[in-house]
Amino acid sequence: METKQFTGGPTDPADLRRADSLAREIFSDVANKWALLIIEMLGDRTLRFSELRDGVEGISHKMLTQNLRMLERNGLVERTVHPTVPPRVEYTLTGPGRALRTTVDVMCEWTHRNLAHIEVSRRRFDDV
Amino acid sequence: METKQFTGGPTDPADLRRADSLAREIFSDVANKWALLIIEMLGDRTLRFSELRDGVEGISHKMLTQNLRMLERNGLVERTVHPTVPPRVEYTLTGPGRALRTTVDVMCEWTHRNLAHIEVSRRRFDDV
DNA sequence: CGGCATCCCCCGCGATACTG
DNA sequence: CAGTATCGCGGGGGATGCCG
Repeated sequence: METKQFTGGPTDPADLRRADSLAREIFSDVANKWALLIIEMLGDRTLRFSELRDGVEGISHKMLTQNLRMLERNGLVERTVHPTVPPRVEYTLTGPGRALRTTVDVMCEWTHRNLAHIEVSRRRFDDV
Repeated sequence: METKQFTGGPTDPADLRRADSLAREIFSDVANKWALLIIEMLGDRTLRFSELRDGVEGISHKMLTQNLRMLERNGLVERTVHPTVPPRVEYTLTGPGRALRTTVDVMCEWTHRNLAHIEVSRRRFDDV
C-alpha cells in the first residue's frame, strides 16, 4: 500500500503524503470486522436499524450505531429518516459502498473455500 | 454470509452450523487492520520479522508477533526458522494466503479510487 | 424505534525487560 | 535478531437509562 499511487492524483509530494495518510485512515476505518459484516449484511437491500442489529450476529446496539455513523461519514452508506412515529430509519449502500461490498463478497467466498484447509492447519498448529 | 453455503460441503445441519461458526471465527481473525496490512506487505516476497516491523507502518512488536502467530495458525503464512546466530526467521504467504492477498489488493485499490469521494463526504458530514 | 449519554469494567496494546 | 513474559494504562465496548 505504501508504494502505491492512484492514477490522476496529485503529483506534489506533500499532497501524496496527505493522500497516503488519508488512505491509511480510511483503511483502518473500513478494515474492521463489524464494518465489513454490516456492509455484507446490507448487500443491495435497504434495511432498518433493528433489522441490521438482528442480522449481524453478535453486534451490540452501540457498535452498530458507531459503525453506521462511520460508514455514513465516509459515504459508504446512506441514511434516510422517515419522520413517522415510531421513527423509521433505513440504511442502504451507496455506489462506493456497493463497490467495496463486492470485494467483501470475495473475502467471504475465500473464507468458505478455505474452511477445510484452515481447520487442518489449526489442528496441526495447536497439537504441537 | 449467514445464508451462504459452500458447494461440496456437509449436508448435515449440525455440520453446517459448525462450519458457519468456524467461518465467522476465521472472518473475525482475518478482517482486522493489522492482519490485512501484514498480508499486503508480504505480497509475494519473503520477509524477515524486522523487515515486516519496519514495513508495516505503526505496528508494534507485540501486535506483529500476535498477528503472525494467528496467520500461521490459520495457514496463511509460513514461518521458517534458520538456526543461525543471530537467528533469522522468514515469513511468506501460503497458497490460501496469496489468494486472500489478491482481494486485499482490490480493497487497497478501492481505497485509493475513492479517496476524493470519501474526503468530500467527510467534509459534508463534519460540517453539519 | 432509533440515538445519545453515562457508567464502568475488562483487555487490548504499548513499553520494558529477559532468554536463546 | 526473534520471541516470551510481565505490568500498567487507556480506551473499546457492553449495559443501562432517558429523550424525540
